[in-house]
Amino acid sequence: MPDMHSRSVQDYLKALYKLQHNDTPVSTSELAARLHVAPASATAMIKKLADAGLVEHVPYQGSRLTESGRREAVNMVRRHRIIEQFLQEVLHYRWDEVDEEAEVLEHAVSDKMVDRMWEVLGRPSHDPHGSPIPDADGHVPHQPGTPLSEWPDNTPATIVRLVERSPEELRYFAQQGIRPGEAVQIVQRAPFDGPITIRTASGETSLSPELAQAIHVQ
Amino acid sequence: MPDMHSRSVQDYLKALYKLQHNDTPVSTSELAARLHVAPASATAMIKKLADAGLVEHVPYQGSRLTESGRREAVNMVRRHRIIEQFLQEVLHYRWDEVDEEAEVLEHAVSDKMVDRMWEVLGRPSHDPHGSPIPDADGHVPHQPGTPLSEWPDNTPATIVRLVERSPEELRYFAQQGIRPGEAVQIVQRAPFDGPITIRTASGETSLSPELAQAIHVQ
DNA sequence: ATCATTTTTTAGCCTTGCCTAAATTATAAT
DNA sequence: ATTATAATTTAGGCAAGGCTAAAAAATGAT
Ligand SMILES: [Mn+2]
Ligand SMILES: [Mn+2]
Ligand SMILES: [Mn+2]
Ligand SMILES: [Mn+2]
Repeated sequence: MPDMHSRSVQDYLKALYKLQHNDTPVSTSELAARLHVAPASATAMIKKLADAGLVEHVPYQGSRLTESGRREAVNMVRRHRIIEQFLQEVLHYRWDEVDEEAEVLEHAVSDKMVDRMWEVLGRPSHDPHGSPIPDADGHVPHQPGTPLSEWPDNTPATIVRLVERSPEELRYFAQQGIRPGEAVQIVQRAPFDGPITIRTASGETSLSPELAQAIHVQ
Repeated sequence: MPDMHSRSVQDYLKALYKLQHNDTPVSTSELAARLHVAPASATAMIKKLADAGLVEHVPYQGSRLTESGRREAVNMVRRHRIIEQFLQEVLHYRWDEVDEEAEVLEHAVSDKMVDRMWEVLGRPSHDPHGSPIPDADGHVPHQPGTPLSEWPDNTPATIVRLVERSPEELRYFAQQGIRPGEAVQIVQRAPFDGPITIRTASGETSLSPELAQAIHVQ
């Protein structure tokens, strides 16, 4: 299984994997938006991925990863998270800085180097954002936790994970004292899917439900 | 100083820097050979580098780096050597394994990451092959040492550096017990630039003068 | 059922960096 | 001083991975 796919191919596979939460196919425009690419560019790439047997594509309907595509996507997620953990633990990066660097390095480091990092770290099971590190054989550990947007009001909770999104959002979380391990509580919830106000150790903040979805608690 | 040059550009600059030992311009074919590309490809790239003000090129004569080109080349050498040292010290690579990984990573890691690696290593001055690590401001420390090919016969010496070449050659050196810090001595020298026989702690070997030039002693 | 809007695909173009084959220039040998 | 050889450049192509503009299909609203 020669994983010698290009950086672009690897990023497309990872994006498809993350967008395919339910099991409905991923739309071309979602994918394009995620990767900051024109829809036409995504269409062209999807065709190549389909030819390579990495996705199944029904024109005008959407795309889903094949088993082989999923395997490579999960492997990229594994690499990404191990690198993030390494950057934090060994090179003293902050958890809101690791993603940017890992986004590049995940395509550059060898399998050997990923293994060494994992060993040096003591075989970690989670990355700095609380996301689980998949096994080398493609198994993704189940992650307990509920999106904060679905948590009952005025009920104490602990942040277990911040689902990866943009670096800006992560920096905003960091700034607001929102980080894995921290205690939170929903103080107020505006009607009609309005902003959710939460209290953490460092004060109160209002978040859009969209954003509150990225905070997983328990 | 936006160093956002492509991987290819960076590798061409580094190659030019290493080939330009004396001060005669570097020939296009030398450069092409070093980078395993066709001469025509090197010509095309040289033209782009010249347009970007990184080299001066006289058609049919050769190329030499401008000051700005030299600066970027030296910076790439710095990155390469810091990464090599990091791979050896932190990830337990052997010194004959580090080059291959560093050749890729040097283009992928951020300046921040290079700085962190250098700090975590305790600001090292040399890489695993005994080559000096240039300063961040482009100054290259002078390296004492003489090519073994020019060392007097039957005179004990210590290896201070193995000048970087192919991974295969480095692995051969490792296998023959030739490594920085080791004692060597020329036992015999065949006439007409013939093979040089040397003795190390682990036995005797014959090397071409070409290869013996890569071993710097003192 | 028809029309308007949105989504997706197609068509055509661009840049980077490589290639081979053919010209051109420099160098070496008569 | 030619002439042969070697080095270098030019010409013409190719694959990846982007882009915009135009066509086509799906979706939603009268
Ligand atoms: Mn990436
Ligand atoms: Mn993460
Ligand atoms: Mn390189
Ligand atoms: Mn080295």
